[in-house]
Amino acid sequence: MKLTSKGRYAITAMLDIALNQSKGSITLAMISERQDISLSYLEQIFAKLKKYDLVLSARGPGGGYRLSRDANEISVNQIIAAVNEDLDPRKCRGKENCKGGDECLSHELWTELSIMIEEFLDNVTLQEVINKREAQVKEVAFA
Amino acid sequence: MKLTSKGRYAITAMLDIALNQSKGSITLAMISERQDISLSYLEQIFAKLKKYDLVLSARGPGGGYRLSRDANEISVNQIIAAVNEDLDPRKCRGKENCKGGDECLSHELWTELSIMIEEFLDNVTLQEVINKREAQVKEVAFA
DNA sequence: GAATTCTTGAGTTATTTACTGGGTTATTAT
DNA sequence: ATAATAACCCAGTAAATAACTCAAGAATTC
Repeated sequence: MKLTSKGRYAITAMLDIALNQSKGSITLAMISERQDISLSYLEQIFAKLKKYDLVLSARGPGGGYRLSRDANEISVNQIIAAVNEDLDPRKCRGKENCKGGDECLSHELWTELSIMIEEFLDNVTLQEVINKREAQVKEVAFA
Repeated sequence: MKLTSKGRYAITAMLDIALNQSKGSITLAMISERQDISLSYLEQIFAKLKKYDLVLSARGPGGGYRLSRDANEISVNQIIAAVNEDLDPRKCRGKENCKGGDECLSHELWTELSIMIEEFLDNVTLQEVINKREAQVKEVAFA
């Protein structure tokens, strides 16, 4: 489990599409300008998002990206997992001091925590993030 | 919100202390050996953990570190916040394209998600991580 | 066939991570 | 006192990664 600004960019970009795709396909150029993320970096990120079937792409004029499914069917964890994609789960990567005994215990515990976080983020969809914010805006409006 | 291997090291080290402090103070040398983290890096990390009152220290022979309070009073989020400590919450850092309109919306949404994650991690204590793993071991034993 | 847009990949820079090694100060035990 | 232990401190550096740049190509639309 890892959460860096790369993941933040990916989620921000996906939220941007979710909010704007009623107008049609969203180009990376649009996202780049709206979210102030370099176009080439977005290209790298979207290569992975596509690989993991989180977005659909169309080339040419009128083309761009769309969410592959509804915003409440895409979890935050899926996005993070896609852009990280480093298959680091070498829990105890053969270090000599990691022979399954007490020394290894905290490694296991980290894995435990990592799973807890992933489970949590698996249950947070793009739509929920959007809804939560709308709810707050209403609260303020009626306060 | 950020979650990198630095935070993982910090949490692993804190879990190591939680599991072993019944035997007395834990030296960084012990943690370094058990968890395979360089001593000097641990020093940097523990300087911050101490600054945020998550650990107590004692010098000299028999000295070392202890948790400043019970393991169920220390949340994972507190540890991560301590070692990151970069006060990055400049939500919309004066970029010209971020003037509170639609362009800024996804930034706000990211902040929303960030808060959700932090709330979650604030409710996960070291003790809970330890307990969860013990519960699993029992499950396997009785299966 | 010209413009648009994704796609691909190699290469560069900046930042952060993680470590190394030098020391000092406080504490304990002999 | 002296020596050993361990936290503390700090400057530097190597390695990794993040973030970006540049450049060319391939699919699509008009």
